[in-house]
Amino acid sequence: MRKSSSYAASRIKRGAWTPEEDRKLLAYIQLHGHGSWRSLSQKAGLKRCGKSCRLRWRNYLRPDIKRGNFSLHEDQTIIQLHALLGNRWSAIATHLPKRTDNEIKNYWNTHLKKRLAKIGLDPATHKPKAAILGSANGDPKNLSNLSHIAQWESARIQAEARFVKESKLRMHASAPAASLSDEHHQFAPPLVPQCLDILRASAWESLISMSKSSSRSAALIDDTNGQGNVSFGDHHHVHDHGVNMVGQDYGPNFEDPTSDQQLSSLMGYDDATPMSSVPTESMDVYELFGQYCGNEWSESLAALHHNIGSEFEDAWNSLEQIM
DNA sequence: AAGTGCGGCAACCGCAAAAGG
DNA sequence: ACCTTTTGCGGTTGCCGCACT
Repeated sequence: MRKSSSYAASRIKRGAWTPEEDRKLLAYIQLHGHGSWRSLSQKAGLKRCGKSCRLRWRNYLRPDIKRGNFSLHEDQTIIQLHALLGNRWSAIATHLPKRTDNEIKNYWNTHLKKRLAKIGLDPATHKPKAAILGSANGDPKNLSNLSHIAQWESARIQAEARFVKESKLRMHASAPAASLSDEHHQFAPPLVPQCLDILRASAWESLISMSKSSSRSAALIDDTNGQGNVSFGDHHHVHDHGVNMVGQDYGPNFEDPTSDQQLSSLMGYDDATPMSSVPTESMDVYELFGQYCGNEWSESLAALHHNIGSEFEDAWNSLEQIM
């Protein structure tokens, strides 16, 4: 933010940092550490408030910051963690080494949010927009959606509580106390989000109950595109505007030579694994789900599978057996 | 070339929690 | 136990630069 003009008369400088200020701050911290940010400002010969110095250091000057393009894997991580944690940017940042919460927040707001919207997912809930909008009226299918959203939310809250508890325990267990290391703390090796287990388990419960209730009304669900054969390998092609799962827009009638690989990566398969080697069981589940519940649900299933990853194969297989 | 609109992002604001006295 | 100061966090602002007309 560049508000310096309105604070020109003030003793405290605001607005964009100059290279000279950066150099002073960096030199001081390298020599003395930051200590109290308020006193640092004066000692370093800066006319900035301590808060501004801290922010500058934290978001820009630290040596262990990676800037620039986010990788596909980072995209995936942010999307998954945002589905789990919401706008808890600092928590999300602990899983992305060398990325700041501010950068992740900006990246989400300017890129990822739009990508999700583009492929028809509500960025706030990570669910198909149709399902969210549908909950406004009272038909049974939409009430069912609402129920599943509530289950998701409940699972999310439980997972979050467990996540926070576990993180605190880990912090406590490993705990160096130097002041400078506090800033580095969030760049420790990423914690495995074990709370995903809870979320996954709950998600599968939801899926199973959803599949049971939806199959009864399968005959009523029309097949609007007349195809009905949504499969694992091409479900990302159902979007009209050539947007793949990571939101890259290839324009109308696109042919994206890498999207299968990107998709498999996002779905949790190894990058080197070609789509042809994706287990046929997965295709069967999508196909069956599409057949029983309609393509809309099949797409939801694909999105859900995308969100929770593919490691939970046992549940995946049991879902197939149920169907 | 000049004007306009818009997206990206650095930096600020305000609040809450934690730490210190 | 209470008050003050410091730190952390998420939301928001507004300048810069680019694309478009």
